[in-house]
Amino acid sequence: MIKKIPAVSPIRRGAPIRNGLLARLSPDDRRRLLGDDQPVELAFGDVLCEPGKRLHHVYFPLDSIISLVTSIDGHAGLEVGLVGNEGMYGVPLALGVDLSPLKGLVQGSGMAWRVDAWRLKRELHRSASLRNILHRYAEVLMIQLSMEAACTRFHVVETRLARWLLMTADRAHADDFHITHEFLSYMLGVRRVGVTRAATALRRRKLIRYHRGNISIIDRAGLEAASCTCYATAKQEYQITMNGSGRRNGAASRGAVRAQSFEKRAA
Amino acid sequence: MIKKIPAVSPIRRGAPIRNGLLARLSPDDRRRLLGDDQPVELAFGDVLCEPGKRLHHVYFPLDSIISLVTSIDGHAGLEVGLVGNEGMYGVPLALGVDLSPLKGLVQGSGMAWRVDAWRLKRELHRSASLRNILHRYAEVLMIQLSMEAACTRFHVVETRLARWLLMTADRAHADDFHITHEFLSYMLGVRRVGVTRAATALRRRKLIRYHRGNISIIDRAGLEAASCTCYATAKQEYQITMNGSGRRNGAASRGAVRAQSFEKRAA
DNA sequence: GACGGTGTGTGCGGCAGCGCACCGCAAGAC
DNA sequence: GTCTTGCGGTGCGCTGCCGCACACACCGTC
Repeated sequence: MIKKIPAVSPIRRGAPIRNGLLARLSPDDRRRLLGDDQPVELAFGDVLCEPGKRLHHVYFPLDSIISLVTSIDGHAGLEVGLVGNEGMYGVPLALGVDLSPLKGLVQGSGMAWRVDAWRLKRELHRSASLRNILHRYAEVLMIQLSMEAACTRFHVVETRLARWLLMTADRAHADDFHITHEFLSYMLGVRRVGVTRAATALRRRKLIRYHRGNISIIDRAGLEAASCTCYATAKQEYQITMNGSGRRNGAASRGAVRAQSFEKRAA
Repeated sequence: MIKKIPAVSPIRRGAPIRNGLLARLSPDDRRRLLGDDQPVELAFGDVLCEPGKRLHHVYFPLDSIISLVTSIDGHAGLEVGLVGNEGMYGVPLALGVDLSPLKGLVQGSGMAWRVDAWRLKRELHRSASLRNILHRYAEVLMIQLSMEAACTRFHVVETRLARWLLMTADRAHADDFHITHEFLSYMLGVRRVGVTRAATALRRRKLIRYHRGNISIIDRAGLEAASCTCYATAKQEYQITMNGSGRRNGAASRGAVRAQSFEKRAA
């Protein structure tokens, strides 16, 4: 039903991994935005920004993964967004706000392009097409947040876990990665035991395998069937929102063309 | 601990109700955006946009209230955002996307300024200060969405109901309004019986009174104490985000000054 | 090759919310 | 007045997750 998005499909070794937003920019915009910088390395557990603190950079992941985590009262956290090479971290800066309401937690080590806040600001002011791309992504993130609220409310842990694994595999560009039940419980906002229960069920159904933090997806199609519809919905909404409705808006159509060529290159 | 925000405080009869975003605009921006239009009337139950459909207008409520509702699978809906005269409906258009992922449901009858999509687009392109205001509000909404996700996950119905009543009273500019348990259950994403239980508890604590859909807040301070911290947090985040950090950004500081004068006028 | 830390599995009582069902009462329609 | 419809209140058994506690298995280290 939902078309695969090559850009975020698993295991494409050998292919250069590109960032979906940067790839949509014009060469000129991209050059001005990135300058002479090189991608930086992000390590698991790094905190890019604490909630309420000032954002000094935005990040465009390549093979790294960044979780957006909200915290509340004394409760443990809850992941409300996941950013890989399809997006960016630091959306508030793209909206002219330099404080981050969410914790930015590196959940998968890897590389990312990093851009200074002042340079982003300068380029946003200069380029309407840059604004168009980044603001569309802000909308994608809003969709993700509202979906997350409903999913967290209505769906049981097992289906949410399945979705989380799929989303992470997509962004890690691999079907196996390292993550403990403990950490997962933090992301899903449940007890560690709850994760163990759900993971055991998925393992018994021969959809995944794991051993002391090393998780492998062994039946991707089965896992997709076991996950909630939110997985497919999120992918679809990304496509629709980033590519535009295709009518009435020349810039959006051009964006779509660029996006297709990016996805083809990545595949 | 949290300063009161006069603009959204209850019952200010006789004072002209203004929209917080429009009030922050320069007179020139405001004139160009609104043209010669007059506010339109929104009636309870009106659907401004179905999810996935095209947005043709944005709305700046005066005394009307608009709920942002997400739906998922076969489940009933879940309110993920609430818009009164502090904000606007149609944020996607301000981000260059003309499809709405959420249902816009009029939850409180009243007036609102309405602006055509094309006119908004034209003015956004022209005015950086207009962009600044609307994009800051987009960030406010993102904060609200992520908070909503965590609140829905961790807080019990009774405290969520208390928060909902307070937020609605603020936006209705009155301490009593009409809303049935049935409708509330739809907003909170629980059974109607769950609302009845919670409402009964609040009534027994002498915080509210109700009768066949007419709800009155009779002990506002008590209700605030009974609500989750999300109520205070949401107010605070609005202030911080709309007024800017106050440093490093001239436009934001000017915004803050305008905002104060708006709040004083409204009070 | 004993040890300690980390990651995983299980058991138990408790509770919030669910689905279902039924009842009573108020307000408006005729 | 009678009838219908809408709104609110209660009961019951069930489930998914909670907090707490304990057991075990693997792995690197000394």
